[in-house]
Amino acid sequence: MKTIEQFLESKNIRVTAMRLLIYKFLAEKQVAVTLSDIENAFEKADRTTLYRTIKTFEEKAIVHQIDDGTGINKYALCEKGCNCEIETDLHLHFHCNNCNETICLTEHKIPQIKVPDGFVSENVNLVVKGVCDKCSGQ
Amino acid sequence: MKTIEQFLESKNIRVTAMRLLIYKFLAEKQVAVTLSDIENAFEKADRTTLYRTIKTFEEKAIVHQIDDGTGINKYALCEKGCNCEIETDLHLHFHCNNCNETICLTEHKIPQIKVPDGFVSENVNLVVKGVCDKCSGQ
DNA sequence: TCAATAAATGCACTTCCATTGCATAGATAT
DNA sequence: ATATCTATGCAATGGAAGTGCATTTATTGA
Repeated sequence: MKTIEQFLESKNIRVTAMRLLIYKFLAEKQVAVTLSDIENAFEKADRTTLYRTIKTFEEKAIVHQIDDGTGINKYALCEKGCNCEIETDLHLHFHCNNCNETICLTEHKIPQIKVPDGFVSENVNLVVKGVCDKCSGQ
Repeated sequence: MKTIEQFLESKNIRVTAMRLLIYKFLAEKQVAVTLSDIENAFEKADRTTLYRTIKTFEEKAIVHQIDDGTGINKYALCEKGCNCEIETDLHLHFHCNNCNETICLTEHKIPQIKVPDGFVSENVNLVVKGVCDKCSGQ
């Protein structure tokens, strides 16, 4: 069982207080968050720091960016089952039109998509929109 | 064979010179375009007019908006095979990482996506990214 | 035909988010 | 201890979406 510090170091991310806080924040969230969400959670911190921290996490492949069609970038920690570096490992995201939350459905793999001759597929972005379990239960 | 004027009228869109020009511009494009693309094509026209024209076309279901993950909205004319009003008629889009163009693959339908219990799927957005036929041929 | 009405267009803003440059603080290594 | 590199904070920029209002253009009906 690694500590977060050890985990970050193993990914070549230098450990700072801010980065630990942001990591923990992401870890306890069950949904993808926007930069503003993080900003609101850490009002003392500068927006740029948060932005660059997320970008660092993204580069080091411990966070993936999600484009759920709201026009605002969202981010989520990569889980055990999620290997963002590996392009064939693509899961889908669910965006709730009611609560506006976006959830990684890590266990749901994206089916193989055929493209016409001459086209080379490198990446697939799949977002399902609708009503999430929490909202549909109301 | 309808004229464009007749077609627009049949969709309850009032015909204006500007709208005809924008329609023709979209029609001759084989790829999805951004508002800026349209802006550059019609430098004399105001951006707001172009924006609202596109929105009108979208409401009247002769144009569909595409979110290809670049963060910029793109638009394309609905073709014969494309019935955007019908939610089950979802085709996929291909975004070329090389030339940055986005193409509607109208004939490629999106497979049925299963979501977990409690989730209600209303809409699906699928974008495949890679290299398009033109760029891969180089 | 002309006035009254409604829709389309143009201009000026605003807002929101992403991103960058630069100066400073803090950590690392020699 | 100091030189060096990285992280952080502040300020500013830029791009795109969207809105309010005045004006022009088109439509309708008397």
